[in-house]
Amino acid sequence: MAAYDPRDFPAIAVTVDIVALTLRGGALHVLLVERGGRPFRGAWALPGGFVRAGRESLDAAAARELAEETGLDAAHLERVHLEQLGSYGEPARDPRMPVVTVAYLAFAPDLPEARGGGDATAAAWIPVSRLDLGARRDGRTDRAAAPGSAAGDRDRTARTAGEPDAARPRPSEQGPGHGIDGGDSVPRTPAAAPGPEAPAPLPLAFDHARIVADGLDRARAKIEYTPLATAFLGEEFTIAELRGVYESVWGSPLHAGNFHRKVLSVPGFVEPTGSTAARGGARGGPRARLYRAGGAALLHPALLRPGRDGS
Amino acid sequence: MAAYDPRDFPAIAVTVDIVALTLRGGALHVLLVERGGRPFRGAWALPGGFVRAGRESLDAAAARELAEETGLDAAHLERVHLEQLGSYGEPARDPRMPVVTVAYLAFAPDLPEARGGGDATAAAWIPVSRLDLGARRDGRTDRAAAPGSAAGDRDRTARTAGEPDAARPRPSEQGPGHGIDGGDSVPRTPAAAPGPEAPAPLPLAFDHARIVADGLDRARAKIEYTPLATAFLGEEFTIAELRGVYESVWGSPLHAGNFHRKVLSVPGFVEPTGSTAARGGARGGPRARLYRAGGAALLHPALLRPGRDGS
DNA sequence: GCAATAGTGTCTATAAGACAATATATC
DNA sequence: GATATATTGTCTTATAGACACTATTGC
Repeated sequence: MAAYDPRDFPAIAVTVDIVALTLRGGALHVLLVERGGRPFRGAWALPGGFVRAGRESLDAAAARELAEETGLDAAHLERVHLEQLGSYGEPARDPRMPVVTVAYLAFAPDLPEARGGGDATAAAWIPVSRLDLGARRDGRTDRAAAPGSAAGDRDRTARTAGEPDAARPRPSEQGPGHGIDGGDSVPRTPAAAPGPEAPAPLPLAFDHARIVADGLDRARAKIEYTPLATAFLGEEFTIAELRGVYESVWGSPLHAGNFHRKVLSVPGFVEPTGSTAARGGARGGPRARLYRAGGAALLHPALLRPGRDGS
Repeated sequence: MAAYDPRDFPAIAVTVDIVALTLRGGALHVLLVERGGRPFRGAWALPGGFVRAGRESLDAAAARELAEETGLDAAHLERVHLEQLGSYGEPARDPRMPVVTVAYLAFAPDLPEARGGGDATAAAWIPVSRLDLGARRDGRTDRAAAPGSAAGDRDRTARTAGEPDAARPRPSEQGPGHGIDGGDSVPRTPAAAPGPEAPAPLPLAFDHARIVADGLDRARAKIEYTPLATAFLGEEFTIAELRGVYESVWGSPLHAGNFHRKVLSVPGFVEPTGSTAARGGARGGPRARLYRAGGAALLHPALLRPGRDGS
C-alpha cells in the first residue's frame, strides 16, 4: 500500500445489477431482461449496466438503471426500496473481460408492466418460481461443516463470489411443497402465474442465478426485522395484504389471527388510517381496516420466520 | 443493456479494503496502516490494495491483502473469519481517480503484532476508541425520516456510499459512557489501552471512517445471531472470555449468570471440552470450564443486545 | 343462509432478566 | 480469611403459537 498510484493499475469494468422484486398476483416476481448480445444470447439477465466512472455513485447508478429499465418516473421510484446487496467478482464471471458487479436489491409495489429501457431490450417481471436457481444450491449443509473443529462454521472462502452476507438465518432446507420456489403457494389471483403445467425453468446469464438467490435470502431475512414488507404494498393496505407479502416471500402460510395481533403489537410497524377497505374478502368477510407504514426502521420484537427453532 | 461490450466502457480501479477486528486487552482494535503516499499522507487507512483483474476473486484478493498486512501464515489465517462488508463508490472518494472499493470485515483472535507487508508501510492494531468515527454520524435519526409518509424509513440514497446494509439493529444512539467508542469499559489488562488521558482521535483517510463504522455496526449485529464471537478467541475459551467479547464489541456489561445459562442453552453455540482453565479468575474464583465453538452456523434463539426494547 | 374472513380472547410453553445462593479459587 | 468469580436456582414478565370465538360480509 506504500507508493502506489491508482493510474498504474489495470482497471476493471464495474457494473451495477438490480434484483428488483415485486408481488404480482400473490407471487414473487423479479425484473429480468432478455439478452440480445453475445454471451448468453437469449438468456435472461438482471437489469443493470456500467457505472459512469467518476460521475455517479454506486447508489445513483443503481437507481438510474432501475428507472431506465422499469420506465418509472421519480414519483414512483420514490416508493421503491433500494439497498446494496453485495459485489461479485469472480475472474471469469464475464467471459469477455474482468467485470465486477455491485448488486442491488429493490422492493417495489406492483408496478405497471416493465418496458425495456431506451435500448431494444425486452424487460419483464418473471415469477421467481420459473427461475432455475438450483444450480447455486451449493454443497453447504449449513451446519457442522467441519465437525468438531472450532473453525467449523467459518466460511471464509466457502462461497465463491464475495459472500454477500445474507444478514440473517437461512431457509434451512425448506421442504418441497413450500418455499418461494413453489411460487403459487398463496395465489391471490392467477395473474402472471406460471400456469399449471409449469414450463421449464429459465436459465439465467452469468452468475445471476446466485445473485438472485442471494437477493431472495436477503429479502426473506430483511422482512423479519424491518418493516420493508410494506414496500411491496401501496400506500394503504390491510393486515391481510401484509400477511400475503410475508407468505409469498417466505413461502409458508401464517396464522392469520396471530399475525394480526403480532403486527399491531410491534411499535411503529403500521399505523391505522381510520378508514376501511372498500369491500370484504374475495369470498366474504368483514371489511378490513386500512393501515399505512409506521415510522419504525426496525421491528422490535422481530417477526421471526416459522419453522426454524429446535423443533 | 442491449448491445454493449465491456471493452467500450471506461474502466474503474477496484480495490479491496479490510476492516480487521481483534481484541487486545479487552478492547476492540482495528488493523490500520499509516499512509506514506500522497493523498492523506500520514493519516491512517485500512489495509487493502488493488484487485488483480482477471486473476483473483474479490474474496481471494481480500484474503491475500489481509495475509500480507498481518504477516500471517495460512494456518493462522484459517482461524480468521472474513466476509464481504459492502462496496463504496462515491465519485470523489479518491481524489486521484474513480476507485470503487469492496470492503471486507475480518474477525481475528489476538494476533502477533502486525508488521507491514512487503512494502515499507507501518501496520498496527489501533484501539477503535482512538478513531475519529464521529464524522460519519450523519444526519440519520434512524426513525421517522419523513413523518407520516409510507416511504418514511426507505433510505434509498440516505447513505452516501453504497449503503452496505448493517444487517441488523443499530446501536440506537448509545449514551456516552458506554459503547465501543468508550473502549475501556471492560478492561481486562491495560495492554494497548489508550491511556488515561486519551490522546486526540486519529483521523482516517478517504472514506475509511465510514467503512470502519459500518464494519463495527455489522460486527455488533453479527455476533447477535451467529457464533462468530468465538472467532475473536482461541481454540478453547471460557464462558467469561466469550462474555468479554460481547461486552467489548457491544460496549455494555452483561449479566454474568444470565449470559452463562443463555450461551449454554443455545444449541450448537459452544461445546464443552471437558477440561478447565489452568487457574481461576484474576482475583480468585473457581477454575472455569473450557469450551470450543460448536457446529451451529446461526444462534437460535439469538443473543439479543440489551437496551433496545421498548423500555 | 352458507361460507369465508377480520379481529379478539384465552391458554400454554418458552425465553429474558432480576436477584439470590453456593462453591471454589486467588490474594 | 476476605474477596471475587463460576455456576446454578428461582421467580417474574414478555412473547410465540395453538386454538377458540364472534361479528361481518360476499355469494
